[in-house]
Amino acid sequence: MSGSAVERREDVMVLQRYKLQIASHFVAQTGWTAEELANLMEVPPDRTLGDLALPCFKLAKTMRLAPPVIAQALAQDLQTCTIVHHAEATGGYLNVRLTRETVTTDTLVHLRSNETVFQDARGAGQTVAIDLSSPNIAKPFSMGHLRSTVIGTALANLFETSGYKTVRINHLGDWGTQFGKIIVAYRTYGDEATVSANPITELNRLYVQFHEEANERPELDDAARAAFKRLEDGNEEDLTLWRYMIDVSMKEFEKTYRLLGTKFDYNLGESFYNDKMDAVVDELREKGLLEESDGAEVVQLGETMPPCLIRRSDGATLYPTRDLAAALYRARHFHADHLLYVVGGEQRLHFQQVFAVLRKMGYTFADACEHIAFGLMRMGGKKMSTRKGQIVRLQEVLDEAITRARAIIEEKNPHLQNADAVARAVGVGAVIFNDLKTYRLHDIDFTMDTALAFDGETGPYVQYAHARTCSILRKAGVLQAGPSVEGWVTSLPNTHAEDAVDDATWYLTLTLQGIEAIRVRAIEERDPSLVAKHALDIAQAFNRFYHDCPILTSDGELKAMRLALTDAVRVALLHAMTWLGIEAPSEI
RNA sequence: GUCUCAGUAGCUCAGUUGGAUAGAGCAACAGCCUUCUAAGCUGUGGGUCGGGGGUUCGAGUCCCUCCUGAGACGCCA
Repeated sequence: MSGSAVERREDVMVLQRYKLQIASHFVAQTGWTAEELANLMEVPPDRTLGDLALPCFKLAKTMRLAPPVIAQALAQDLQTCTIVHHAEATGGYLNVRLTRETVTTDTLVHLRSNETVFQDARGAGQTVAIDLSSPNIAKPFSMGHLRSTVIGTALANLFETSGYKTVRINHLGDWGTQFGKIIVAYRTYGDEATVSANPITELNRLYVQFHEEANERPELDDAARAAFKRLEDGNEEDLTLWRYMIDVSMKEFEKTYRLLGTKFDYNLGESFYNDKMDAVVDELREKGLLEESDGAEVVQLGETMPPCLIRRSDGATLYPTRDLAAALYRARHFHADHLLYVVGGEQRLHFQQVFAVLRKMGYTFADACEHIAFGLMRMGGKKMSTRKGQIVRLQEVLDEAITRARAIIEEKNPHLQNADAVARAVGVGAVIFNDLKTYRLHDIDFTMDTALAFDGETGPYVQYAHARTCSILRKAGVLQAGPSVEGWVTSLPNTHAEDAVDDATWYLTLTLQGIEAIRVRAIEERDPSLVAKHALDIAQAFNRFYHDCPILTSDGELKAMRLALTDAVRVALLHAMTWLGIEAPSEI
């Protein structure tokens, strides 16, 4: 497949072994170490050139020979290498074709061993606290919050594959001046009956209306600030209204989370830190970091950053104050070694300031804090804004996705068992995958038809490929449930029959074994989109293999090899989808 | 204005430490279901990698500069 990981030249772990093995033949002649040579090696842009290549330009400098001459000479060194089928010089490149049968068998055995492919122990003993989702109380759960939810969940899942303990924290927006605004709006033009009939919609409408009116009457903003101050001071009447808002919001959020399959270890809203902020302010003062400025209290951060506001001139706390308290709590209470904040990129400066303040306070864990930023979800090129009422509700999108998936099942697979459950898995999977496949930092311009596409590079495409593997294995009588080692087809071919490994089989094998490196890289770069893209590559390579190579009607060792490969695909896709938080039905 | 991020096919996007002729998907068009699920496969067309300099054997990738877009920039979160 031309878009496969093979052509993307991923540095894959099984291939790394082969690189080293090949490179070891060149050490004597070049004077370079095998590691240095292996690092130079790459996958040729055009697969017809070979499976691996060594560009000889850098060698030319130390060997003082022309690159084509070096390539020619090195080709001779590979005559005795068992994993090399053919080697030839093309210009300054040495192109190597691997022995397909040997490598395919090796790869299947390696994947089946499952020692490091789908899990490892790099993070054993370490805890990573992840701040994710964090929707705002009294506002609809929008497509914008989906990003934080699915990226955070995927990262948590991936970290766990490396043995990290994760703490998933939903940092709910349940505190702040916005509640002053809603309280003022509710008291001014709200109506209890209307609100209780449709709480979030109505509360959000009040919020939008407040902003419209505050443009004309700025004194409303003062009233809102005063209302929030009353809340902070413990006014029981306002607190009752506030608790009501949390209650109705959480009920609606939980419905969405159930659909998405999102789980948290803790729902800790910003208000949770109310009684922990005085200590932070005191500590800042004791450490001599707090300064008065225009009636407010701030921490100066030098030339490169604006000061961080700690307390408003009326004494009320601010967002940074709560995040400081939260960070200290996470470091102390959860013993977090890494603190990840999956929050939109527009808050970059805010987190830089909070981390800088922690550093000035002398906390070394400040260096373990990371803002995992992501791009905006836009609509029609414009930023979604709750205040302007310009948002897409996630629930609407999910409902539409499920409806469309159900219609397609009705059309293509009318006798499917559990059709409703599968429609949910596919519809929701499409929405989640669409979000995760895009590079984190890129903005997404939301359109319903793109988010709900079921063809091409989509979640359903991957789910479909997975269901196909299950279907074949089921018919062969070897399908096992789950991603366990026991699930693997046990009989691997042990002969190296010529032409057993055709192009489709070979490219599938190469793509498949890349999943190990992708998983590790996705964790290192905190980028789930790598996994999503690689799942597409595997699915694509498998679909080609499926088309070109009959499996059930083949015989003997060829059939065994194809079944083993099919099962390896099944397990790899199942893992990848599980990491991404997407269901993998065995039949769709 | 300052800072940050981005600019690759009509649209949405891939392109690891600089490597060979820049790739997918969607949309369009043309093929493939008596054969393991056609949510699939194959093929065709489609490009000054925003512009211009520079670094070097080699730049979509690194540096500088300009243009464009988005975001942030003290009492919202």
